[in-house]
Amino acid sequence: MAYAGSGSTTAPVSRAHAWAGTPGDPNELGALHAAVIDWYRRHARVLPWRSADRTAWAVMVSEFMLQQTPVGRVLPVWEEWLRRWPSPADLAAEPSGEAVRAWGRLGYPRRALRLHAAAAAITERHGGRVPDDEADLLALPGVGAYTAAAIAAFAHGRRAVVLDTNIRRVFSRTLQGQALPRPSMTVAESRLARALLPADDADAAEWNVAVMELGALVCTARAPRCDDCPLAARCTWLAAGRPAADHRPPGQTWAGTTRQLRGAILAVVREATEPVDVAALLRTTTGPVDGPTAGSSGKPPVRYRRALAVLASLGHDDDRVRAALDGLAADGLVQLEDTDGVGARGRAGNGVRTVRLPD
DNA sequence: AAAGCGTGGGG
DNA sequence: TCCCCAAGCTT
Repeated sequence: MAYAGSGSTTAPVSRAHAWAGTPGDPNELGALHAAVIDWYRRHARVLPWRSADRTAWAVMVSEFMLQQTPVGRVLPVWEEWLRRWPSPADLAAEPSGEAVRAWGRLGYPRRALRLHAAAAAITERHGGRVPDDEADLLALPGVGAYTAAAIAAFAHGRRAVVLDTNIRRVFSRTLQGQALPRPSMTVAESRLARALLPADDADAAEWNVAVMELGALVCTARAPRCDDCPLAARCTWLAAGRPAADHRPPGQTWAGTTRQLRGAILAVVREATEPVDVAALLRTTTGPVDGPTAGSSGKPPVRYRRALAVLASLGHDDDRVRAALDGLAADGLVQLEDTDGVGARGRAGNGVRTVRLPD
């Protein structure tokens, strides 16, 4: 049944568990639900993993890809994955290296590896069907509290406490008057989210996706569009004059880091059809390693050349490159091999000469 | 439990 | 330009 805003579909909030800003009045809680869900029904983006004929697997793939990666970049890769691997068993039947290659430049490629491993686990332990139980989901590689709840809710329509960065931010502002949630999630937040969750399965699922969408489109981190917000009238943060955050997110360094080096190495190896000579990675200033050519120009794509430039600046340090290769190999993202292809696999010893994606 | 892990677009 | 950040997970 669709949410009717009757108030009877909402969970009563125990006074003992009331959190600062939590609506203690069931009518107010119902009004909150109605405001957000009504907004969602009018403004939600049309996304393929929300279509009526989506599969649970399709939702699961989207959730993995959307971990720290914007929707716009996920869309084309998601389409390709689902076309190529319509079920978990289809993916599990391929080498993990194919998952890494098909992941393209979405970032955090270990997610591809974990999704591949999760597909194998689903094929083995769950008869090829994506579990609907949160505990079962949580046991899968790459599935944490958020992803387990999201799959249970969005793929299976279950009532689950979905708490991502968007939802945390909306609650933080609306209910607590804080510009941003704390860096790490608190038990209190989890309790709050549970208290706000509609009692009915379908209502809860729609509430979750609606609040998330509000956070993604309106209640954004940088420049929130409060003029367009259905919660503006009841937002504690807006009423307080939108005070600045009292803390600053850590902020990640990038230039010159191992991460950048790993990314550059992977960019080269991902595009290579043959094993890449490690020695070539160490002398990219003088000669580009084997790589893709863009169309008729005969020149490698810009992105690829950028990776080569990174290698040129960091790759002169043999020890660093080998350390990065070791890290990638330890993560299962690449395989290191002797030139003759025998022995030394997974070890960057003296005999190691080539690197490629795993079998 | 803080830190590591990619990438590219927007303010 | 540079900085921030985008549906987190793992160790």
